[in-house]
Amino acid sequence: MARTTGSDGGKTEAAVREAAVSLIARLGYEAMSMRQLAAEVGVQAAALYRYFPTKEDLLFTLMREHMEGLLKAWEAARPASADPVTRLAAYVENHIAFHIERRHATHVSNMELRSLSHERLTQILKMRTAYEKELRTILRDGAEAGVFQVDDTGLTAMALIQMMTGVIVWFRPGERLSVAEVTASYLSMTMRLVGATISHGTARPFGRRRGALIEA
Amino acid sequence: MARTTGSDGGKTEAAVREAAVSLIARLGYEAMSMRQLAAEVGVQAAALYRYFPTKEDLLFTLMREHMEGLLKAWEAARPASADPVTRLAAYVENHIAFHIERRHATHVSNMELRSLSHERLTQILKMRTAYEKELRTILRDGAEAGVFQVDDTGLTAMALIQMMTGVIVWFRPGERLSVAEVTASYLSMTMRLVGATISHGTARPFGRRRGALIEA
DNA sequence: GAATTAATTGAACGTTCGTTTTATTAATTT
DNA sequence: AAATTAATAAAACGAACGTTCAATTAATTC
Repeated sequence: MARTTGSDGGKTEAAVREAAVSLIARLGYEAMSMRQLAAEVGVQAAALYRYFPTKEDLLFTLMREHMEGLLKAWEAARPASADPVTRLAAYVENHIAFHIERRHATHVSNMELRSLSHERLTQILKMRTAYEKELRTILRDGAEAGVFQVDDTGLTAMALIQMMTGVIVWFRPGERLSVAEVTASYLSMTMRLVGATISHGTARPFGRRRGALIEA
Repeated sequence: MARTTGSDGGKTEAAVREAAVSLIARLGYEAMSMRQLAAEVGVQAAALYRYFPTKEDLLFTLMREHMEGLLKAWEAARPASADPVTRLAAYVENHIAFHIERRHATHVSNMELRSLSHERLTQILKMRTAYEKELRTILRDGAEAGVFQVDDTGLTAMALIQMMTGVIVWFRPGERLSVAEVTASYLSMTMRLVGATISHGTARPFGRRRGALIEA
């Protein structure tokens, strides 16, 4: 046989991407065979090579577009305000929302880096570093303004990002907690972690609304 | 050829374990071939099968012993005190120290779970859950005693563990920060995150020693 | 020192892998 | 309706995979 009735390159390519993200997230890149992927799409393995020249090209494309999406999402969500607390809140909310929405793709982008060539790895890491730098800048600005208490900006940024991204490991939509509840919890944990104070002069620390503590 | 002079089963098995942890951490379980592992040990691939009946048996052994080591380490480090702050501090310090010391093995145990059979996966997850439950208990006790401010015990435990374990991703011994500095930072971040107060009646929140804030 | 056990090699097995090539048919253009 | 282009199938390629087996030698036991 050959070309099938109703076949459409655009649709097939989209189906390949979708199936690949899901399969790689579940089995791992090395463990997923091109034949398995093709079967999931409903096509023969050879057909995949019309859209991606090699298996690694497929992986790289998925990762690059994921990272580009993350940077684009943050650009769109980044607030105009200069207030570090507002900016940090926006960063956390965007990060949680984006990663919950794209659990599988995040898994792929975080776990399969070692399957990329050196050059492509560098390219992905550059995007990741740019994204992390946004958080470091917020933390530094907040520390300099005195609204955050942070020992080490770089360390804190890494700790926060790993804490937030970790949500994809245990969170399943539709279970005990809603996305809004999870986001609210991570937001208040973040604010407490960085020792944030509400910046409108009330000097009230986050997450202590039910406590009654006086600083010595 | 056959048996080589000076060959010793005990030493070879230890060398296989060590090389396997390092290779799997670097390349991934699926990507590491038995021939590659054998070459690293300085032996032919067939020799590996004297010590581990299959590749998956090797992986499982490494993971099980890693998890057993983690549980043992915590049992040894667990303080007698009932004070939640003391217990949480001990948990954090033990977790950071253990994971920095065994970066490669942790990588393997966290990333290669999907290569285990269902039964063995369950076995590993059971150990992991037991370890995490220790943290949840500390958080719950602290929340009930009023020394921690925690929205959701389970969520907070997961967030903390992911934050702490994430240290292995970016931390390299001998670079900018010492192990002691990193541990101290994670400890203070943790205490702020859970809204801990020093438990000897001074009611002073952690990490705010330089601030001057009054709770409304 | 002979017999036994421990440790390893080298070769091979069948399977699966990513990928290429060629042929074939559907859809589109002329 | 003929010509061209797009999309696929079917078959095959060599290489690498995990694993097994028989042979061989070192170390140990008797």
